[in-house]
Amino acid sequence: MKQTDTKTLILDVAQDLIQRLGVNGMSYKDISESVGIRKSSIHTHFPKKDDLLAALLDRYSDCFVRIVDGIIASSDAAEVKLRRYCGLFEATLSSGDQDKACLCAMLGAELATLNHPLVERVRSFYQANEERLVILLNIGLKDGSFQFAGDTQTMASLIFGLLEGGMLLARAGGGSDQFHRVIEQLMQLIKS
Amino acid sequence: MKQTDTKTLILDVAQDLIQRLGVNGMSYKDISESVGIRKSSIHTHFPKKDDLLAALLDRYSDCFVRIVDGIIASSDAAEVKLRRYCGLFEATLSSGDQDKACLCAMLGAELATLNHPLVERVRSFYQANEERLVILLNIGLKDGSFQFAGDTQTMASLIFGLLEGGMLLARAGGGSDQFHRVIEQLMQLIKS
DNA sequence: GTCTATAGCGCGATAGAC
DNA sequence: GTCTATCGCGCTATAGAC
Repeated sequence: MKQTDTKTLILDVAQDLIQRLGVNGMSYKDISESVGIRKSSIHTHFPKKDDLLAALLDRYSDCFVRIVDGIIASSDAAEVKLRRYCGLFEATLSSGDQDKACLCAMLGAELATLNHPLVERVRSFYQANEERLVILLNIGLKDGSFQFAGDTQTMASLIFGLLEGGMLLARAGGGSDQFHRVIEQLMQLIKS
Repeated sequence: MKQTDTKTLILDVAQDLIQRLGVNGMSYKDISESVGIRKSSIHTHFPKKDDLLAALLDRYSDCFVRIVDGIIASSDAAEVKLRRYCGLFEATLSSGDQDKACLCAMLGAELATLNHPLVERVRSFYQANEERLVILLNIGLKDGSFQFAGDTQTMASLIFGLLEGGMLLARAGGGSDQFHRVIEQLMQLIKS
């Protein structure tokens, strides 16, 4: 088992910085100071900033989607599955000593400043999440634990939107407590 | 009646830029090119960038809250009032030729890069909106047109979060059509 | 109030020694 | 793979002429 290599360390630090400050609020200088190397050394691992961002998005998306698929495949009840899914966002908000938003919520806000390959990655993260939410909601509808009027796809967009938006608002005001209450409120709205 | 003065023009352009690119993605150069003056001339009206941002936030918040108070004070049914409130966010998204998010959703994402006086202004915009949503929801609960389990304050946070978050997601994917469907879905969830 | 010119800094990126 | 040194650029901000 080898120790954490520099490349991974750079990704870790960059992710933390973007989740707090945004892409355009974070710099190679910030990364280098946290990692403990010179900024020119970052270019050895990621020649351009876009290379770093692309690698970061791929890692984040793959990891997140893998966990979500695990939740869906589990033997938990639909209600527990959805709660665990929302718990991923709560965990992100509360990780570290300062409030972090979802990486793709930050990139979504700054979307118009990103190059096309990166925009596509953000887009597919959103789509992957909404697709999984549709599956998750359908499980609950089928076994009778969920009940709501209207379209399942639209309900998935609503839930994903309030999770991504709720994290941003929680950082400015009510904190993780408010975010947790919002999620519980959501559960009440769709439970049968 | 005097014609639009430069100061107002600068605020208009800056607001549009921030709603598309974020605070850290927008520059004095961008503003000067759109307004048609030199960058240094902007400093005549707003000595520091923070002065510009503070004036922008005050104007945006005052204007928005005044409209919302008008909606609340109107003789419309509670359901219509809420639909009109959500319509303000839809109008923002669809104004201009490119998708714009709420000014305070953009600043909320980049909150950790802002100075304290600006953070406070973003915070009070959120609070003002949630307060108005509480009033609006209580009107509907009282006259029986709304019905939902749980706390009204939490429901207000949920709605505000999905509006702010939904706009960000709409820009990347489903557009204003998806955003509109999400709002209609919300109406169905809380109607009695 | 707008202009030209420029200061001073931080950014991403590159070259070349070790 | 990390370092030092540096380039070229864009940024906010200031000084001073008109």
